[in-house]
Amino acid sequence: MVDKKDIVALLEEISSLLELKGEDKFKVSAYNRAARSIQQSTSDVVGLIRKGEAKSIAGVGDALSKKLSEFVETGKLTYLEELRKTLPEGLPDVLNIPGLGPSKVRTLFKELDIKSVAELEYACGENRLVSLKGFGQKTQVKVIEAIRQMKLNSDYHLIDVVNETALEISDFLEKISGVDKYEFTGSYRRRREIIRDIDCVIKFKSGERDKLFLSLQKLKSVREIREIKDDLVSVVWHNGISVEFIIVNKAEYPFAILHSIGSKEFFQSLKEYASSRGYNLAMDTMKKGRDKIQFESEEQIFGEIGIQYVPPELRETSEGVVSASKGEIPELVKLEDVIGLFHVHTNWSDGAESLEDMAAAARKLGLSYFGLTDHSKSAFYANGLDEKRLKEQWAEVDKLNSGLQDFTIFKGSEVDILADGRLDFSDAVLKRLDFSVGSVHSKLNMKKDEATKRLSGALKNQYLTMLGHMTGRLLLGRPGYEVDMDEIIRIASKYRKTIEINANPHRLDMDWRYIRKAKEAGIKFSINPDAHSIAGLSDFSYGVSIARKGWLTKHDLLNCMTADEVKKYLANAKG
DNA sequence: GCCGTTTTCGGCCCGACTGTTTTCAGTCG
Repeated sequence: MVDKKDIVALLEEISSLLELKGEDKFKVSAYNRAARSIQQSTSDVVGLIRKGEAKSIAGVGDALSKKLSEFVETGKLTYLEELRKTLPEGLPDVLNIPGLGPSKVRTLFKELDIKSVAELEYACGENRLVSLKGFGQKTQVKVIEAIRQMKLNSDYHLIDVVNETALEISDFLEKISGVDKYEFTGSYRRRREIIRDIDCVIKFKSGERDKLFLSLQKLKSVREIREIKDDLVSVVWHNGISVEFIIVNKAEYPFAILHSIGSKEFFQSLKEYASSRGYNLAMDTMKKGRDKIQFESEEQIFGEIGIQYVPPELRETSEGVVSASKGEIPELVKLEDVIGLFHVHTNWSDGAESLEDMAAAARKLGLSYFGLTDHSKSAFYANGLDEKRLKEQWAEVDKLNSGLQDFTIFKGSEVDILADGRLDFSDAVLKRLDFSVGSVHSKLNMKKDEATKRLSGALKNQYLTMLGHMTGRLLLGRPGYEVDMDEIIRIASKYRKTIEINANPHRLDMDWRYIRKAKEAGIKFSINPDAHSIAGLSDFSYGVSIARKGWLTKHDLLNCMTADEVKKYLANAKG
């Protein structure tokens, strides 16, 4: 049975194959556009295709409509199968290497007969790339490094993919016999952004241990069984993610969870603390003197040794133990504390849905308000709003707000921070907005002090509310994106600015050290999924994880204020 | 291959950057 994801993958594959063949680039992007449009669509795409109404989907015309209906009916597409035959199987993978686009990959294939990443690596080893026209020493070095990185990361998965897999695993565990209780642990439980494998501790039903082992090995979604030991079934899930089931009895259960949630460093540190209080903590038991102590839950273990409970997100290092021993861990923000968002795009700029639909969807999610932040005019590629359209949008906001009983839309803008630190809208316009999120869209590819000047310039504008996109890109200090975060935090604090934590699961390399620094400087935050579609709205859960890692409480977040409190806060921030 | 208040053909985002060249092609966002 074909689903939406299969359709998106199908279109993406066709697009990259056509690109490799050197087809018309507009044809290539037509496939890509259709893929994006289907991915973002909230309607029943498969149903529409079945009913012959595929053309109602933006970006789908006569040709694609026919192809999609063949795919949905038969599960395959002759056109794609023919297309695949015209190119070597491994060639599209080569396209994933940064710096190698369709043209270079074609040259590699034609001149050096390179048909896969492995062959490319071999050719680099023989120094053969440098002789090609358009290639040189630097290109070859970059390719070698990219392949090295690729190999390194191939075992890691983004948290949103892992989330889906964990849901699938839960489905199975609910059904198979022998499972009494289970919990996910490891880096997934700690909410890391990238995860190597999923750990799951299962407590077996008394007398059904062997049955459980057998059931786990027979799961349909298991691609490969890696290892079976006394207390472990290690498998590879159908999508390539490694899953370790740790199988324990009632007495071991709380210890197995405690042991496998935290990093090694964390557990070691906790063990030492327990020892200082006269306990001997091991991975499956705890003793005081000669007596084993029994627990129902891992929380009770923290209680017994007299230390504050450490939330999983803070179990990366020994710091969690040090702070807990002093009782210094605050009540971290929870998902249900978030009642509003401040970064929402609609089809006024580059979002997929109308303002009305986004508001309705947010309301359905239980939110009380959101801040509307379509792009400003400089973001021409994203259909950014100029002053005239912005004012037209306000009329729509006013109309919707007066019709909505329990939901508020705040007028805002994702306003571009220009190269010299000025903002894309004049003060007179910004003043009339409820709030604004300042963002850098062109590459921040300037010297560190220039980039810092650019951002701090924007922060000094009294009508700017929030510094946007402050994870993944700017907090990171990646080459080309370096800023002096200490200086930014100083200025932001002085001018009472809010910092946005951009909560998209595909934005990697979040750095929560600076979040803590900024918190200590008294800065308020907002966690926002930068939603361009209804589906994107619910991604704020990732922001909650990052906020928790940064030790934020609901008092640090604008998103936890009521709409009335937000109104007051924003009015004050401007003055 | 899609699309249309520039409408059935001729556009479709384009500027910055990089590494290669020796004035520019290819890639990226």
